[in-house]
Amino acid sequence: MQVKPPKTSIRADNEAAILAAAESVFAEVGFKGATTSEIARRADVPKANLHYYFATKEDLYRIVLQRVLTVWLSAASSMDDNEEPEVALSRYIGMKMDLSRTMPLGSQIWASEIMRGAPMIKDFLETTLKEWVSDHEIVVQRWISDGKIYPVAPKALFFMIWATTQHYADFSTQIAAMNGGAPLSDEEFETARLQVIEMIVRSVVKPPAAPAKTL
Amino acid sequence: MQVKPPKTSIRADNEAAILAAAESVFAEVGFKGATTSEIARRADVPKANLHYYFATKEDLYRIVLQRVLTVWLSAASSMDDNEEPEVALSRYIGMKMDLSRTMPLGSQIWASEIMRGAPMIKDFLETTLKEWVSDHEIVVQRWISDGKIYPVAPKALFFMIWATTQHYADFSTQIAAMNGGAPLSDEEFETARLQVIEMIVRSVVKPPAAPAKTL
DNA sequence: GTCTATAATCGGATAGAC
DNA sequence: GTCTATCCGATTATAGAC
Repeated sequence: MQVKPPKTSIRADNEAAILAAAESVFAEVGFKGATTSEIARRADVPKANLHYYFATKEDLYRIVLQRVLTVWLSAASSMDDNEEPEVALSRYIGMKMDLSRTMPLGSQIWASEIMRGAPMIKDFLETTLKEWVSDHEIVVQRWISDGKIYPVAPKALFFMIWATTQHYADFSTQIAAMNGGAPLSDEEFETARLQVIEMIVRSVVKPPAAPAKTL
Repeated sequence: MQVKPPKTSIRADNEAAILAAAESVFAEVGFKGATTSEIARRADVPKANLHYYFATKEDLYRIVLQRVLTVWLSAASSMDDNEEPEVALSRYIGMKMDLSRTMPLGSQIWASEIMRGAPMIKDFLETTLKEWVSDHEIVVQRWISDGKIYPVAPKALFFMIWATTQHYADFSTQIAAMNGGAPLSDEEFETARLQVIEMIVRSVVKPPAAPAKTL
């Protein structure tokens, strides 16, 4: 008994092409704006054929969304609470910037889903995401108590991190327009990545106490 | 000869209702996802009737978009280059936070438009917005030369400001979920507003030189 | 298992009634 | 000037062919 039967090459290829096409269409125009015809066109499969592999547009969307949530979770776990705030924050922010670079479509789909009221991930937001926030608020509070960072509202910090890092994915069109019309090169992105880390870290982490000049 | 003939009350009321409904629908599902039927439904006018007041869906969208751009410009001009960086930045960030609070739909429509590749505001981005950025990069560079702020890439700073402030509009659903399911109250928002200003200012503005303990 | 012809519905827009 | 019946193309989905 084979739990995971090997898919035919045709099926595997078609499903992969459809999922990739779906990701790009959903990222551009959201769930409501997407049409199965456009997805099929980009996947280069006959329009009606798509429904053989994925019964409904909603099924397709759910699968694409699920992958986004999975990726989010992997990044979320990269924030190591046992490190010093500067290290933990730098790693997490850097990881989120990497995600915006390598998987911008996922970020855009997330944004679209939130803007329409998050009908399909409401539960994820209220459970998994909420718990991550609650858990890490405690960490930030401890950093504050230990005098390592300024007294800030933890949520405001998380929102700033999410907003700024995801901006490089969600608003890449606007960023390109500010960059003379071309998307950021690898070098330009790396500079931005370091800048974002540096600014956000400085926004909360106290500088090391300056050694008294005399004593 | 009357340049601006007074609109009948019926026309004025219907147009206003349709525009308000259009704004909310476009904010939720973007241009592509919006349907004239849904807009008409929310405006409480017969579906096909909408087309009497606004010829096409695109016309309606352009008008709504235009208002968003106008508001953006008014906020943009609130950054006074002659002030000290802390004052200028605080005012601009505060103004952007106010906009996110009072006109969240406009922010969401902007985000949607950017995510689909900005077909209708490409020109605005490449001219007006690009010029604002170029002009203000010079200001930030001067602040750096004057030793008032840390050496940061000006664009990275602008993006952080836009991203963080607009996050409170674009991701209000997610923020509400983190807030126990309820949107931020006026008090909670005011706290967030102050936190955002404080963090972003600290991310770039150098603290006043500490007076030497002894000398 | 894979794919296509076609049904059923919804969408944007208009011609013409009031 | 205001509004409605209606057209036509687009869209989702399926029944059934290969």
